[in-house]
Amino acid sequence: MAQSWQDIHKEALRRIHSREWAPDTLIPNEADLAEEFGCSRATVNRALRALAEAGWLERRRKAGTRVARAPQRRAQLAIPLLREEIEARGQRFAHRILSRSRSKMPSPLRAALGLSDDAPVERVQTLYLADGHPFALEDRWVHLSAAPGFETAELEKTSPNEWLVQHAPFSHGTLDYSAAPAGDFEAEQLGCAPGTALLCMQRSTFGPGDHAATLVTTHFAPNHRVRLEI
Amino acid sequence: MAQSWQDIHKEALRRIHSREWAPDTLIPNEADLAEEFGCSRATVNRALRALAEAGWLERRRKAGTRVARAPQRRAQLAIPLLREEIEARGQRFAHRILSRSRSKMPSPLRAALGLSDDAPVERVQTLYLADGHPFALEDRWVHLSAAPGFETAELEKTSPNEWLVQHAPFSHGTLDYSAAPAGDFEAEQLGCAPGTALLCMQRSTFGPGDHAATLVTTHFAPNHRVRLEI
DNA sequence: GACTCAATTATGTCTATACATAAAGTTATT
DNA sequence: AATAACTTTATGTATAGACATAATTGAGTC
Repeated sequence: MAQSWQDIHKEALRRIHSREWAPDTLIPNEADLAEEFGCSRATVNRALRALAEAGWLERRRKAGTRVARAPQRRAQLAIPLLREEIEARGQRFAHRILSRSRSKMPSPLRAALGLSDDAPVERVQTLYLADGHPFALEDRWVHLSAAPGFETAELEKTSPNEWLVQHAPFSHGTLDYSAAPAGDFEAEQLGCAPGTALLCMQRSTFGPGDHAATLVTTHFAPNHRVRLEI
Repeated sequence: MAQSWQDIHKEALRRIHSREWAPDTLIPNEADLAEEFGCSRATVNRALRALAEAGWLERRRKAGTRVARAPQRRAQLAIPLLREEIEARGQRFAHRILSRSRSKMPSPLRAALGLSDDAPVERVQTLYLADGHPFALEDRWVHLSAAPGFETAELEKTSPNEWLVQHAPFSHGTLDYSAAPAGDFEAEQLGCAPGTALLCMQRSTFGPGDHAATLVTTHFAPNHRVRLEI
């Protein structure tokens, strides 16, 4: 026999695609499959677990394993580090700090992050350039107690985007994409007409202890696309 | 002792967050960690493998395991089934077929999917409604040999979106998001002014054998957002 | 029928052991 | 020096066996 878990993974996926194992029906249990494939139960387990993580199967103790009704495929997006995104296109990366201040955060934003009134917050606006052309405009609020050292960081050398990834790894957060018309400021900085449809990304990240780290709004230059792999 | 792989997973993540294990440095090997935690190497392996899959660690045979320099966090998007997205908001789902024809596919699109000239293709335009209000406008091209039975499917009952998920599960594809101004047709159907910034999703899916299944362009009503979890 | 409690069962996980494999390091050969 | 061949090493994977755990099933009771 000599089966590897990847062989079993492949064969199981084939049966799902060919509807030999139909959606919403139970498949044989691990012990039976192990016997059929001539391998140990652990090997079958490894293969089926991978399929469950990918959304093809649903598994529950005692209840058994069934093919997902509508396979909840998950698209994956590698979180964009702007420098890498630009350099991957073979373009030259650069950034320009437009403003940096310890200003007061508007209440609605503060509430969204669950920050108290007196939480020390710094705001940084940055323009990112690809081959000298505007690529994205970033408006970032950083909660200073979650990112010690940020206040004195030399952001002209290391962009805020990179500084934070390297110094304040976060554990979870959300990413929202929407479309928005360019305001006067965005139009001026990105070099487009006011009202142009721009892809807008809003991202909030939290550190280990559920305390907010940053809130970022990024407007991309016109015609930008985000690609997710399925 | 009595460690489970989840305990080790948690402890390793703590060391990464606390920089006890610094970015871009090697961590002890599995055998040593197994001894430290008082468990078997397989258990350590399970924990470290999970961390590697999540992007925190990079592992290579013989070279060992190192903490990722810039943890490539991956955001996950549960692929949107429009009905579920609308009903999850507590709104009533409905759809209206606007047009359906076996028209010829423009060459640029056909080339993008790698389809031959005479490949049988059907085009369906659908408007999706939430509580009677326009929610999204879908323009879909379906490669008929990849979706047998689609031609005769009663799309008034089951929306194209759902029909295809249930009858032609795909194995991989891409998802592109961008911002686009509403054209006259989109404006009319979605009930907004021409030129309004709309979030636009373009999705191509492929079946098991690399042959294209569908190409979908969806314009969402104004102010729509897509949320990804990190 | 409605409820409680125990028996059953499929998945989840841990262990010890073994061998496979990739890649780095070392030595021998040209 | 460059190259080839061997050794070493850390991860990758397979196995049999055991026990843990969640959830269904069914028996017994009210």
